[in-house]
Amino acid sequence: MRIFYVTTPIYYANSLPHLGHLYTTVVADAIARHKRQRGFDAYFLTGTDEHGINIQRAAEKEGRTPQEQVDFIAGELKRMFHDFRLDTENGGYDIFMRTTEPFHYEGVSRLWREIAKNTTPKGNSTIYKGFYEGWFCAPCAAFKLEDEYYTVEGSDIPLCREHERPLDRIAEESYFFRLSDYAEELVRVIEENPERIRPEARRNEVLAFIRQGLQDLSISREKKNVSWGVPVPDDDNHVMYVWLDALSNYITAVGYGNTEKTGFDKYWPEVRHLVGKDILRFHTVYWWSFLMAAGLPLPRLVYAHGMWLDAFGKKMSKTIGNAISIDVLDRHFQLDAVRYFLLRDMVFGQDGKFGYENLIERANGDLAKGLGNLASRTISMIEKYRDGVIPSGKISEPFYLFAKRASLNPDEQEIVSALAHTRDELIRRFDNFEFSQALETVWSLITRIDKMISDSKPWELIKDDNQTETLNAVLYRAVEALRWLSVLLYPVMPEAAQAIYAQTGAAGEVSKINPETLKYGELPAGTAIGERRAVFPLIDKVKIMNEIKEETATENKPAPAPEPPAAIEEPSPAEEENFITIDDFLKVELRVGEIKVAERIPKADKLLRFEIDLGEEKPRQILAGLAQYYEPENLIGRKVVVVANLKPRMMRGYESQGMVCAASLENSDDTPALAAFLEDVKIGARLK
RNA sequence: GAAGAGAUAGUUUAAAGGAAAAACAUCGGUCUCAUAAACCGAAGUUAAAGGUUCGAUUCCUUUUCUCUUCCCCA
Repeated sequence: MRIFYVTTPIYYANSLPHLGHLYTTVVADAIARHKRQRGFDAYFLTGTDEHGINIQRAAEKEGRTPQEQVDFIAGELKRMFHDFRLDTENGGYDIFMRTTEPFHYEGVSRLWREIAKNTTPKGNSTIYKGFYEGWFCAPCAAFKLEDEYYTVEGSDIPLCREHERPLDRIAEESYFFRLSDYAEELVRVIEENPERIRPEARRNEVLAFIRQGLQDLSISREKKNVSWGVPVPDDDNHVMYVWLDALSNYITAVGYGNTEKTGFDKYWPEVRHLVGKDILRFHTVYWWSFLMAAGLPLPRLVYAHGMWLDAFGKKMSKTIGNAISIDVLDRHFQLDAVRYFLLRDMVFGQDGKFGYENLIERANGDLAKGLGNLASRTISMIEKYRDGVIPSGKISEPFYLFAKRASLNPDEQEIVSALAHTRDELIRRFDNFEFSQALETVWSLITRIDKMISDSKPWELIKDDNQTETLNAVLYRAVEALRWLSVLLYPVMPEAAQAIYAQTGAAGEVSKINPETLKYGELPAGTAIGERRAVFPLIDKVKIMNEIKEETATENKPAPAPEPPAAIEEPSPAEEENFITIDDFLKVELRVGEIKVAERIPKADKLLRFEIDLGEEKPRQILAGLAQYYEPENLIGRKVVVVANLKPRMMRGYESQGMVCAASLENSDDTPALAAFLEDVKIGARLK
């Protein structure tokens, strides 16, 4: 039996369901349904990632325990998935994975032990205990290198570039994963299996990132600081880094390292991870290294999809209020229309634009006026012209000429191969994750059938006894095409497909019909068609848009500030502590230096390059953003205050080995002034 | 400022060293089985400039613009 395993990311249990969750899950759902329809033993995983400092904080803020917090979010997601018929009950996911479940603890502990037991490709220990000192971004759940944060003037606490939120200073014992030993191996594996990371542009980004060199990864936190996590095996003082914990869900869910679940050997080698482009790095660099370290097979595919932007191509955000609301989608639109839009309008792998208007236009243009109307006119004609019974599609030779006269090809081979071609294309595109193109192909078939009807004009054929067989053939071909269409489209629009399938009079469930084995003519003549009803009612765009506007207006106005239980807000860093101790101050080594060399840096309008004598062996090179305020020549010989123990940093290709102190106001328009002394001071003197 | 990606019709997308395509939108027409549907027809596109070539929209160079990442008081 053919095996297939598809995963969405497990969603972090600190925010309420949003379009991103819905999107990835719908895609995975469509893939899973398609594979199952084709007889694959397909396993579909989604769920929640429930550990880490963020959960702890979110829980505290809401006055809940962490467990209550994750139960709440997992419950909300499940409810949303149920509303959108993505849950097990409705033929969707097979498991809603939760990382707080005991079997996951078992599995991930086993993974840790397996990794620890092995050595890296370079023969070193994979995991070692060290001391971590650095900045950690809780929302990212990631340690930040110095190029990943910045500091605003007047503050010591750097902000995460991504979240623009204060980072946490972490200084504690930590276990490290020797990621640095895996860079060459990763590059080799990716180059040998380029098809395993898609799309190509994203794969190149990953390769570039690896080639920059990898740093060892801290994979634990001290329990006294972060308690909400999986304990590190044999060390009760530590819990695992949330990404190690989270990523491993994909294997523990199918029974790795535990006996509660099963299927690891069967499913794991066939896994395809769908991820947002923002977390591709974790799912390739980190995850693959962990897997290699544990001696496990790598995923068959990690596919990074794009993000939904608003109708104007801007990022959606709650604060701007341009986010698409799941509730609005649920209340105002057919689920199948939403699914169709999500799969049709975003080219998988690129960013897409989502506006309610776009959705309505798609639903009306493609679904109501396209597929829906074709179904309606076909069924209606069979009712009217043939008393609701499907006629034979065969034209006997004496009537060939009449068929031709009615612009209908008497030979049905043409339509048979059109159907087969559409089916083959759909399968090929689906297997290749090209949903948008898959649907385009199907719609060109719809157009073709519509045209066949318009060209042969059944309403005229009915008036001519010599055209009985021609009319029969038109009706048969149309209804048979409809049956095929419903089978092909089932994964994208399960309910509508079943409805159309039933209207053609075909027996059974469309979900069980394998498109690969569809045969033209399987719908027997003499079958009574089902009851006709509109599958995709036309949407009154103006009316719906007005309703949506009114609702969102009333929703936003009276209760503007807090969205009830959601959203983590950071405690404002300012009010926490305004004082530092003398020890804190003495960490900063301020020294007097004399400027020996001062010059501009070509093509940098703000930067000056200094060489400053601090009484050390040789002068230091220090860069400062003073070019707009000082002429370099005037500065030579001046004594300045230098932060001497600042970590060196590259700027514009030069290393800056310290910082020159200058007075400046918050507003950077004001001219800064270099700190100086009235008395004579010795070079190298420390300020304290 | 650096690196990478990109720029195709009003819009969203496709294809390609040898006549650039589809859908939606627009305009004109036909028709009535159907959800004021459908069908036919029209108009409209390779960002700009150079170069290689028999031929370039495709390859190369430059420019402009967009996006991403990084960066200019450490």
